Amino acid sequence: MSYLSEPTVAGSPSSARSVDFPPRVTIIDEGEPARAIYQIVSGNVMISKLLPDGRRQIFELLGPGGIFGVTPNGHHDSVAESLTDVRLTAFDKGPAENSLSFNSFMAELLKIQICALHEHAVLLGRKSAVERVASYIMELIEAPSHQAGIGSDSVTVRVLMTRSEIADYLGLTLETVSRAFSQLKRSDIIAYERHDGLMQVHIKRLRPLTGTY
Amino acid sequence: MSYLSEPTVAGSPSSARSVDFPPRVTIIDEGEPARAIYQIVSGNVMISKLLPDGRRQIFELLGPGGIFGVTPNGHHDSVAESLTDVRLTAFDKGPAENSLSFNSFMAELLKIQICALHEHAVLLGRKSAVERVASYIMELIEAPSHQAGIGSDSVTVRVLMTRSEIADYLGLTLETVSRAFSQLKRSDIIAYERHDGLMQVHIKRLRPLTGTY
DNA sequence: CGAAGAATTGAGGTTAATCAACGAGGGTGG
DNA sequence: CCACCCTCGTTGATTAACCTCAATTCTTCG
Repeated sequence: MSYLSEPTVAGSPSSARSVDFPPRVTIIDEGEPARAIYQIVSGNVMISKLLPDGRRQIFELLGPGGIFGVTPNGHHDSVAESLTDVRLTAFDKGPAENSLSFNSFMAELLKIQICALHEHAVLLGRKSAVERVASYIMELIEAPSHQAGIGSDSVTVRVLMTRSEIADYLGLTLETVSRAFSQLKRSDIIAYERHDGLMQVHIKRLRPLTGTY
Repeated sequence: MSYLSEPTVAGSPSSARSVDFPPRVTIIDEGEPARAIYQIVSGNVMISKLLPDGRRQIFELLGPGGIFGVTPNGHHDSVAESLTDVRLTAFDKGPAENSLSFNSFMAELLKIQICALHEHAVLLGRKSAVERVASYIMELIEAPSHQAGIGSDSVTVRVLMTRSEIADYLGLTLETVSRAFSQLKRSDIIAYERHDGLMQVHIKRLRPLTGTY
């Protein structure tokens, strides 16, 4: 869902431009004055926050269509980092937030994000380590960018994040994440060889372990 | 911030009505078809989700101005319960979501909620039990409904939730919450006598314990 | 007064964190 | 080309935090 390609929406803002970033760079830093709102065209972005003592929590993984840089006041409340090569559409803040149609378009996307944040709060507050990792893998599979092989028993996904990043997303330590992966691997629920991120997943066996079903 | 009392917004929907609820009743159940969007006029509402085995996570505490019942698809993804006597403005879904000005108004509120959900994710994923309880108490103090005594060292707040509800909000058990309260009380950071919810808080001593500063 | 719900506190168990060692790539520079 | 280093991942041993189970007290309400 893209604002610019939405033909039914009137009054497209003139101040939209395309921006590219390489993998693993900071796109937005916490505390920065908010100049623009970004929508992802391609690639993946992580949104996180840091505590003063260095603890980090990643709370959103965004793919194509996702928006970030949205803030109620004038300053960004979180960090945005690219995970892959990323292409973004940047909407200048001033024009965008004065456009009723843009705000309306944005409300639609914010609803989806809130829904995901709700689900993630349940994971962080109430799920065990294995349930969290199982939920994470299911999330990768169900991502819109991964339409292949839905319905089949076994699927291949690419894990783009390091153990440490996954840990910061799931509210665990990297060792606990690694142990959960190993445990799922020993149980023949997932399979992988090299550290290239490619992983086979037996969906029907994995889903019951997420705690959600 | 209320939509109806916002004089600059054009085209107010005809289908807004006022609804009242007593304390501790279910306003919206998970899975229900979404018929309306609600904005709180007065009182407090908790938003939560249940896992199939009964685990519960409360992820939002809403006061006057807060909205809920917003969903990207046609069904509610979470439970809304009143904490106090509540007065709501209900906006029928059909007219509301076809109104650009209403959606634009809603985007503003959703931004604020997303910000709160981000903060809560950090709490759930990365904070210790005492830090969570300290953060919870600070949240009560900083709520818009509690403008009294900002700046002074000591403030009185009313804790409306039971230990069990606080636990489900903070991702802990009720015993751990109780122990954290006792610990803060022994350290002369908070003070209370009866179980009526009234509590004195020494803000300057409490704030450093939240982990955020 | 008795009963029911809420809060507190203690003892003991479990999970995940911490501390630590090691191995497997990948890149850099000699 | 190979040696080295650095990051990442895995695994083991131990510790600490929080959960579970249980008993007791406090509070409210019929």
